[in-house]
Amino acid sequence: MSTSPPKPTESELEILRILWRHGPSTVRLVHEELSRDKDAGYTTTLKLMQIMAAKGLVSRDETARTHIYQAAVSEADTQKQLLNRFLDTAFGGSAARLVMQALGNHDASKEELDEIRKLLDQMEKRPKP
Amino acid sequence: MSTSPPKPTESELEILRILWRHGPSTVRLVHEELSRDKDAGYTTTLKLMQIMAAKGLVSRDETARTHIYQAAVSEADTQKQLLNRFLDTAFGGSAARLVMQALGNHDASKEELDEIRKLLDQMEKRPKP
DNA sequence: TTTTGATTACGAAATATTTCGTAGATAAAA
DNA sequence: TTTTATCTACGAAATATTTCGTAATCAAAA
Repeated sequence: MSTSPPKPTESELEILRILWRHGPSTVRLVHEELSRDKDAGYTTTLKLMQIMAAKGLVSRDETARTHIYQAAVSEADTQKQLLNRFLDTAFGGSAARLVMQALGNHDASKEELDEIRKLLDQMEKRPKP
Repeated sequence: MSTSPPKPTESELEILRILWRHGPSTVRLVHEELSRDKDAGYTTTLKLMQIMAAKGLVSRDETARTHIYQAAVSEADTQKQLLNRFLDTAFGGSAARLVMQALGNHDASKEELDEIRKLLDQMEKRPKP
């Protein structure tokens, strides 16, 4: 296969998150979602999405005049890639320390905690495939 | 107090990690540590550290000709700040999902897993104030 | 003393990222 | 048909980040 798309920048990631949540979308929709938090012009969003298309982070259907964009990278893969990098630069590679920091700083529901326990159990039973 | 130092960039974070690990250090030492992974010139490291001093990320002792730099932000606080941001942009704020992704991708020792279990138990007993 | 080596200061180039204005095309409304 | 609104393309400005060369200074070595 050809080279995989590069790491998304922070702005690009915001757009990816919207595409993951909404599925194939127009620039207009993405821009309106984005506008909830940020305030930038429409053409700024457009340009970013065009750049993302050039990088291979998104694909687009140009059949109709109004193009439809969709994520070309999976949420899980991207999160994995970003997490690995973040883990190295911010936590020196220690997943346990990151996990503890994350759990310590945020309230998690009982359900979430149980889910995590279940995962811990599974990991001990069948360590990494 | 005055405004707190801004979020460190990725390069700055690499330097902070060295300072956290080694304590007060010269530019020379930091640069040599940095050179294990990267290859950039000495003055590049120097300039970065000067910028960090201007931003308040590090402080320095200028008594001697060779200045001694030390981190002016704590490891825990910085990790917390970066994690919160990362959590929002990459995981939409779901700590549980991040934790699961982190645990899923990395081998953790039994000791680490037990530590995390202990933490989960504590969290349920006395939920975050 | 003179030379050599290491250091800081600093400006500026190189690169990466984000933002926006303008032009041209198409479709919808009047 | 004419006007108005919406869209894409694209260049370029604005900003942020990283890199480096050069000059000045000081201290140690010769």
